[in-house]
Amino acid sequence: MTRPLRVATWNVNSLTARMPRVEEWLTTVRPDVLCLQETKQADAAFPYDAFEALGYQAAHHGDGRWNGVAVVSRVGLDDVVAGFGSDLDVQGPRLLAATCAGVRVHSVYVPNGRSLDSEHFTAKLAWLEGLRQVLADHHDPADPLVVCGDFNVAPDDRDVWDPDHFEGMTHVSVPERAALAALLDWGLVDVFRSCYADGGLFSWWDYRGGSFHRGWGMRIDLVLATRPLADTVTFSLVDRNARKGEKPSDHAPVLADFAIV
DNA sequence: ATGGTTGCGAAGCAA
Repeated sequence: MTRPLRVATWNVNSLTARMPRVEEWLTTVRPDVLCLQETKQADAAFPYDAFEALGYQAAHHGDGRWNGVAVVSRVGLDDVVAGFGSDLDVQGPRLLAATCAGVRVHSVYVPNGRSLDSEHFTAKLAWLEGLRQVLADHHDPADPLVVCGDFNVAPDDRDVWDPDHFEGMTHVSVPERAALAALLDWGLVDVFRSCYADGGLFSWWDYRGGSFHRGWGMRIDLVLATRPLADTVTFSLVDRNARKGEKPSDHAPVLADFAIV
C-alpha cells in the first residue's frame, strides 16, 4: 500500500508564541496537511518562509490579534478561498479552504459563544449553519472533502470530563450539538470518533488548575471527512505529547491517516 | 473548579 494521506488540525493559540513547537511537530510527525487555528496573526506576519523551509506551502487568513486560520500542505495547495464572502465574516477570519492532493480542505475556527445567553452564542449557531450551507451549496458528500478545526462543541457526553460540570454551559448545549449534527448529516464523519468509542479522549485542557494532569478536558477539535475519505481511515490520534513540556498550546493536535494516495 | 492560566499588549479582554 502506498503511504497514506496524513491530515492534522491544531489550535495553536498564537502561532507567534507556538512556532517553535509547530516546527518541531511538523519535523517529527510530517503530516501532509495541517490545519491551524488561532494563529492570532495578520497575513503579513505569517511565517510562510519557515514553513517553506520544512517543505510546506501555506495559506493564511488572519487580521491580527484574534482568530486566524491556515492550511499548510506538502502535497499541493490550490484554489484558496478565505472566509464566507457573506456577513458571517464579521465574526472574524475563521474559515479557510484549499485543495490539497485532490482533497478539499477546510480549516475552521468556530466561534466560542461565551455563554448560552450571549449574543455571541446566537452568532455561533449562525456560523455553524453558514458553514453547513457552504458545504451544501458548493460541494457534494460524494467528493473527497475534510473540515478540520476547533469546533468549540463537544459532540456528546463522552467528549467532556464531567457532563455535570458543563450543565448550562457552552460547548455541550442542545442547540450547538444540533448545529454540529446538522453538519454531519450533510455527509461528514467524525473520523477520530469512528476509530474510538471510548470517552475521556480529549483535545483541549484549560491552562488553569492543572487540568491536563487531572484529565479535565474536552474533545472539541475534530477532523470531519466525507464518507469516501472516512471509509479509508487507517489511524487517528490526539497527540497529547504536544500538550506537555515548554509553552504548549491549550489544544493538542488531532491527526488522521487516509489510505487514498 | 468562582480560582485558576495564557496571549496580546501594555489594561483588560478573550478563551
